Amino acid sequence: MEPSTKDRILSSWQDSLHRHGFRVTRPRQQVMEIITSSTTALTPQEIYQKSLEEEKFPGIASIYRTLEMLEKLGLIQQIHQPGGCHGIWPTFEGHNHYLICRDCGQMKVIEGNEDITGYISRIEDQTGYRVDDHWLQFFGTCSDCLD
Amino acid sequence: MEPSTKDRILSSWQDSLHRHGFRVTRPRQQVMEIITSSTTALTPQEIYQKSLEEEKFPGIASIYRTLEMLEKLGLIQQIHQPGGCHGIWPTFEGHNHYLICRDCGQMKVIEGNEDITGYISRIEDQTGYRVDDHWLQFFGTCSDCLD
DNA sequence: TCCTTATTGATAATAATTATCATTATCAGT
DNA sequence: ACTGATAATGATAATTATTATCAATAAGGA
Ligand SMILES: [Zn+2]
Ligand SMILES: [Zn+2]
Ligand SMILES: [Zn+2]
Ligand SMILES: [Zn+2]
Repeated sequence: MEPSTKDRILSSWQDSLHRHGFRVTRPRQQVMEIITSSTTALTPQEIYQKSLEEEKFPGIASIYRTLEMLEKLGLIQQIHQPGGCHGIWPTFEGHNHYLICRDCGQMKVIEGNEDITGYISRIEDQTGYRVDDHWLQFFGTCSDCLD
Repeated sequence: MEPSTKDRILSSWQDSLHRHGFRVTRPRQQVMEIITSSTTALTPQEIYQKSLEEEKFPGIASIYRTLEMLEKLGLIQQIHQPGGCHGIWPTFEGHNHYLICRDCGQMKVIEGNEDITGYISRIEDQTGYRVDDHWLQFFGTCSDCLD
């Protein structure tokens, strides 16, 4: 039985915690488990609500502390969306784009390998700005919600 | 003396309020003036702080109420950025992209006329999603901050 | 297993947003 | 221009989200 994608992420996150001298505690494991199990970007409050379903659950302060730590380690990021802003989502290698279902919030990560260098240099010429990063997010309806 | 872009926006906003049966009051005018004068996307609190510089200023509740109304009318929108999320920015005709200076927050609106339909249909094929909208935002340094 | 101390939970403090309601001021109709 | 109906305001209370505090707990190296 080979490890799932989620298990691989979780164990790499634990490694990262250890490497940086952070202890792997139960509350932290619970938060990491919830984040990596979710198909939608969750708010701190949503993560807390989900944790309440478990026999023993973290205090709300530990949720925030864990999220702060994970973000500093670069393991998670904030995803922005129309309406309910600021959902938590794992960070993956490289430059990515995001696809979000308006109905259920389900997210997909898309490798950002499109070539928009031409568009960017045109923008730089027009505006005098130097562009060093971009966000590209798509909104629509997922296959589950299309039916 | 012909009207400036800002004046044109302001008068179209007032028309919209009248058309929808909203009264054009002093607090609302102050908020609209601050939003249309700004080169950066402002938070409700920032708008309130700016309003304090005026002789007579709106209560904080009126700031929030005015923003809610303007958003419902489709005259403003929330712009998201890394770090301090949720700035207010006027909505313009058509589909636009945004260019934001990391240092000073100065924003530029870019007409979203580049063609990414090919990219979008590839995404739809890969994921089964139906894509109906996207956000494209560029981050970098403006010419003022480059020096 | 023991010890050090990072981390937690509980709770207080702060900050942001929304709700309440008596008073004020817009503006349609004279 | 004046008047009246009522939408909107300001002041403030209530709610919600986030951060800070600190004694008690538990992770993990020795
Ligand atoms: Zn956002
Ligand atoms: Zn969906
Ligand atoms: Zn990209
Ligand atoms: Zn700048």
